[in-house]
Amino acid sequence: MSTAHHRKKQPLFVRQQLLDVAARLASEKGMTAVTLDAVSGASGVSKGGLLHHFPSKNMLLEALFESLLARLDAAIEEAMRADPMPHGRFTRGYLHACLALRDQPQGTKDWAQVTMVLLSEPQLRQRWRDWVRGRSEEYVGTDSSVDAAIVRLATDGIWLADLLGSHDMDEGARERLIGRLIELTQL
Amino acid sequence: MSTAHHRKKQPLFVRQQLLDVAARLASEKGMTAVTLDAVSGASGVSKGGLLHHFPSKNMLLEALFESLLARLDAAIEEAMRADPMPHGRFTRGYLHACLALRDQPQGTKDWAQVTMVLLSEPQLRQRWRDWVRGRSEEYVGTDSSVDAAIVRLATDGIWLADLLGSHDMDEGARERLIGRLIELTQL
DNA sequence: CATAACATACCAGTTGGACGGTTTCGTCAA
DNA sequence: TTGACGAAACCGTCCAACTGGTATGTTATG
Repeated sequence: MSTAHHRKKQPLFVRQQLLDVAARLASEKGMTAVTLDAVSGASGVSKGGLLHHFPSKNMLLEALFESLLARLDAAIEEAMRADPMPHGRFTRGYLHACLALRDQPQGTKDWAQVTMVLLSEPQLRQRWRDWVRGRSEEYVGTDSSVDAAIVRLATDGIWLADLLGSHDMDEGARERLIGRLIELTQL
Repeated sequence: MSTAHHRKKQPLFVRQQLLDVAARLASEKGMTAVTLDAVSGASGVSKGGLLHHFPSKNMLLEALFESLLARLDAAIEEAMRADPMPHGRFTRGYLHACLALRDQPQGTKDWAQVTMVLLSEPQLRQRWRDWVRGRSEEYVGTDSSVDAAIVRLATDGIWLADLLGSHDMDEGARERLIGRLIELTQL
């Protein structure tokens, strides 16, 4: 009835925007703030439109998590392409990808927080386990050393500390730490 | 009217039970499942009773988080008492406390998951930062080395991996890792 | 008997989601 | 080139269940 229908249709754009808004809400106000009304309202899309793209709230969350995993995969793959040494390559890719996602200027700091929030949902945790398992099987030939496991563990620790703002350390110490971690992947 | 009022009054027990139920709900079904109705229902206490102990939902969550921090503090302090060497004592205490909380048989595996869920709420994240800051100031004399920071970071990584079930490694590798971490705190 | 420890009843707002409508778009026959 | 047509991309409304919270009880306990 109103002019609302008359705007151009851009399904992919709208879909992405819905995911972005959901991510922003999750990182800024926590899981309890991610409601269908809030998401649809903040993105200028009706709830009907939202439920057209994502048939249920769970589907929305899963899609959001999936997009984050895809972004992580892409970042890892990019880092791995620039790495000539096969041994420990995936672990270095994982490390660099996590660090890069933090250092991106435009609010991709949200990325970590959204991941955190989503990981707190038990249903999505299984998806994460599957991802890790799949990766560790995929790179069992080059990245199954104890040291590599330690580096990946430490990467998670850095990721967690970054997002919580705890364990603040100066850049010098950070540089030395990262250098040491990379060294460990090469042993 | 019913016999509900006739049962014995045991405020501390009821209060603790409410916290336990909230923790269980959070770890099993995520933050969105922690509602006043769900908590009061699952603990056999009326919603009025719940709101008598915790005047608001936020107060309940804060109290829950506070109790977790208290438990962590206690575990650290206990570990530190058994440690004769001052240098790096807090960091070792932190490491041992996190490991001990994991190895406790009765569902204290929940502990990590609840912490995770609570940490995903932005309001409580600040409380965590304060805790870390307070601790790092308190032990600036004995635990401010770069290596100590690294160990605490790695501890967080282990904690995260344990709770997510990712990065699974055998006991041998784990033992070696922990040994190395302890060694680092002593340098 | 005063107060803390509960319970019961109720409320206004919000929740996820079902539903039926309207508009645009790709496509394919004429 | 057109234009009909089905599907996809939206919109707006309604609803039952649930949400956090209030107000007012009732009972046990010091």
